[in-house]
Amino acid sequence: MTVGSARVPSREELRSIITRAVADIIPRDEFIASLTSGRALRLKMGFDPSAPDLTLGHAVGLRKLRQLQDLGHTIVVIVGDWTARIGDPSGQSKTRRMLTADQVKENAETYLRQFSKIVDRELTEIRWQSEWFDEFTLTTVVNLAAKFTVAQMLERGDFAERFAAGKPIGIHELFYPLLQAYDSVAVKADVEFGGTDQTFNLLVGRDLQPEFGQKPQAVFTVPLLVGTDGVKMSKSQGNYVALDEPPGEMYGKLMSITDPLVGDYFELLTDVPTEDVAAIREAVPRGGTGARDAKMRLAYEIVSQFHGADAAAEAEDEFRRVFSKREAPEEARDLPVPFNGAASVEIDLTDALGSAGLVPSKSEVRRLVSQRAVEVNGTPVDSTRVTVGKGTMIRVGKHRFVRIMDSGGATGAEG
RNA sequence: GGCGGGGUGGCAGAGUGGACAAUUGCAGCGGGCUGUAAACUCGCCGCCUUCGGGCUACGGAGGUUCGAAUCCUCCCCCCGCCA
Repeated sequence: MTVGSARVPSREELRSIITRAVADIIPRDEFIASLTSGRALRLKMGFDPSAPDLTLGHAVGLRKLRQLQDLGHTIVVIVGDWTARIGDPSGQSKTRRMLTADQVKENAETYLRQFSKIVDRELTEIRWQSEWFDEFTLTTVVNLAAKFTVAQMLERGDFAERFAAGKPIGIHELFYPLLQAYDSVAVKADVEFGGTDQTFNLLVGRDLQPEFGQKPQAVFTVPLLVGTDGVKMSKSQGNYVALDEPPGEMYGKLMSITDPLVGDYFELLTDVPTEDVAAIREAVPRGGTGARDAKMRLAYEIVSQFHGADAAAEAEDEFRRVFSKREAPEEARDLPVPFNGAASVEIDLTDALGSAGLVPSKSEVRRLVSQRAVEVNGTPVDSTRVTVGKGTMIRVGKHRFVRIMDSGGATGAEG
C-alpha cells in the first residue's frame, strides 16, 4: 500500500515514542534507526475478534500506533479471523473454546468501529488472515510447523506452566503463535505491536520472517493496563472500561479506580506531560482531595478523548451532583406508567423496576426494599406498592435513578 | 486399548440418603466510614409469592426409597497414568 516516506520525529517526539507507554522494544537500536530513516514503516498489530468490547487496555497500544501513524507510517491491522477461532492461549490457564466463523465476522466489525475511535481507519491497511490462510493446504501447514520445535513452544511461560501442572494443551493452541507469526510474513511487517503478554508470539514472528527471506520485524510491547480494581483486567471481572461506554459511565468508572493505578493510567492513556504525571504520582498516595482531584483530571482527560471536551465537562458536573453532593441527576431515565388521566397512581415496584431494567428480578426488588435502599422522592419506602405522580423520582441504591413519566393509557409496567 | 480420578449455584470449592436453596472463599448487591479509592465493618446474595409458602436446581435419562446432590443402571463430557 505505502512505500512512501514518513516524517522523522523530533528529539522530543522520539523520546515520547520510545519511553512513554512502552514495555520493551526489541531490538531497540534497530527500531530507532528505522524510525529516523525517513522510510514509512509497516506497523503490524493483530487482534482477535473474539471479544466484542475494546477497552482502555487496547487503547494503550492503539494510541502508540496513532502516534506513529501521525508521522506517516502505515498501520497494518490484521483481523485474526483464523486465530480467533483457536483462541489465544496467552495468559490462559486453560484451553479456550473455539468460535464460529460467523461470530468472528460480527465481532470484527464491532472491533474496527471502536478501533477507529483512536486510529485513523482511512489510513490503515486492514487485512484478514483468511486472505492467506484460506489458501493453506496441509502441506503448507506442515511445512510451517516444521520450522519450530516443541521445546521452542514450551519456552513460553503459560505453556510451560500448564505442561508442568499436567493441564491440557491443545495441539491447535501450539498453532496460534505460528499463525500469528506467519501474518508478519504475509504483510511484510517491519514492527509488530502488542501487550507484554504477546511478547512470545511477537518474537515467533521475528524468528519466522528470515525463513521466508524477510528482514525480521522489531517487536514493540506496551504495558498491560491493570483493571480498575487493581487486579488483572478481564471481562469476567467486569473491571474494565470499554471504549464504547457513554461519557457518564466512563467518567464514573475512572473515578473509582484504585489509587495506585492513577499514575499508570495517566501515563498510558493521556498526553498529560510526564512532569505532571510525576507530580501526580507523588500526590496521590498522600490521599484526600488531592487524590480525588487527580482522578477527576484523569477522568476528564480520558472522557474528552473519546467523547469530546463538552461531554467530559458535563460528566464532571453530573458526577459532582450525584456523587459528591448525592443529589438526583440532571437527567434520569424515564419510567413510563399509565396514569389514565389521574394525578397520581399506585404502582408495584417489583414490576416497575424490573421492566425498567434497573433491577434484575422481583426478588431483588423485594430485597432492596427491605434493606431500605429504594427511595421515592427522597424517602425510603417500606412497601413495594407506592403511590407516584408524574415526575416522581425513584432512586435505587446510591446512584440508580428513574423518573416516572405518564405513558397515557393502559400500556406500561403496571397491570 | 487398559487402569484410575472427576462433572455442585457467576467462579473456586465443601457436602456422600433426611435438619440442603446446599458450609466456605472470591465476585456481586445494599448500608456505614470516605475521596463513588483502598482498608475496615454490618446485612443481603436461585426464582415466584396474597409472606403461609410454592417452584426449579447439584452433567443427562431412568430406577431404588416415605425421602437422593448423596445409592443403583445406562448415557454424555473432562482429566491423569500406562500402552
